[in-house]
Amino acid sequence: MDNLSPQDMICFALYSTAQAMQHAYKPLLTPLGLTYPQYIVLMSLWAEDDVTVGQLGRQIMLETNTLTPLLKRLEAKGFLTRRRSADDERVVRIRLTEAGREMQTAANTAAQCFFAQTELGQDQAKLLRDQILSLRKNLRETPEKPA
Amino acid sequence: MDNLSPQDMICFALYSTAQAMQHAYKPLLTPLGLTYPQYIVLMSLWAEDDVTVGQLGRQIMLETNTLTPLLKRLEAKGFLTRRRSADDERVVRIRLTEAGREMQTAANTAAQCFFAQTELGQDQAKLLRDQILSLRKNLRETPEKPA
DNA sequence: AGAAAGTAAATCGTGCACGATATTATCGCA
DNA sequence: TGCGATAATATCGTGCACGATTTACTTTCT
Repeated sequence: MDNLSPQDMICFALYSTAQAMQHAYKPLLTPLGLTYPQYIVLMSLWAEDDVTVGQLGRQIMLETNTLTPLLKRLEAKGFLTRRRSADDERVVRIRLTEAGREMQTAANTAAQCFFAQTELGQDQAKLLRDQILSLRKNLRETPEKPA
Repeated sequence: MDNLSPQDMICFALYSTAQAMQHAYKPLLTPLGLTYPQYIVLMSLWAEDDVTVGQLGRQIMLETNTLTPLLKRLEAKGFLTRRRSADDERVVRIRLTEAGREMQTAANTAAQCFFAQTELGQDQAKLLRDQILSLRKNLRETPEKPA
């Protein structure tokens, strides 16, 4: 009776739709020389530049062991700089280069065209986003076990 | 004005929530010796057993180059068998072993406990799932370009 | 029948994602 | 002052995920 297919499960819906989103972005990002996770990192930096690796990781919920190599690749492409802070040699500060800042325009333009293609209206998209974020909040709180 | 943070974007909401779901499942799956993608593959096989690699890939939207090594790992753990079809030597048929079928009970039990912890009601979860699937459908249709 | 086209799966290389551990620097405190 | 604890980042190993290519087999079309 509970012979559910993956299609019935919300976990698979999330998994496959996140994947589909990434596929949808690919033709926009590849010409810009970016991967999807790299684009997300840049989005975060466009909102707040000159942050440490840890701060960035908290923003986009990735560990430093994921970010370090990714940031090195973005540095190699000339989109940002990684420099040890002078007052605390433990932290590495990430700063956008001019090229990194210029990507925002190109990426935003691409993303807007992209969203124009989907049938999701602005309000509807925001509603769905907030429901998804509320699920995320819920998921990140459950790990605590009662005493 | 359009200095959006990742938190404002539906693409990031999906990305981070899918990740959060995977983290939430981890403590349930690790004791069973499964990764999250492996669990999804098994879910698909519990719904329909004895399928080809290609059919499985269509079900869960993964390419054969992702599935082949994953299936080899599941085979090594004794959850399924991979055998070339007799009538068409190109296709490989995937069949659950008894151990693979037995995992369903354990996994379902774990998943039910898990969902009991989230505050999402049955109906609410189905609604959200359908909205996410509708977005996925939308995303997978846009790639076509007009003539 | 036999070559060309097509199909299914596998292989290879790159880039995430993360647990576990290592490295380096700072802080707290006797 | 100097030593243990803490903190920030990096390194390493495993497992996805996929584009591009390869291999093996089947179908199609002369």
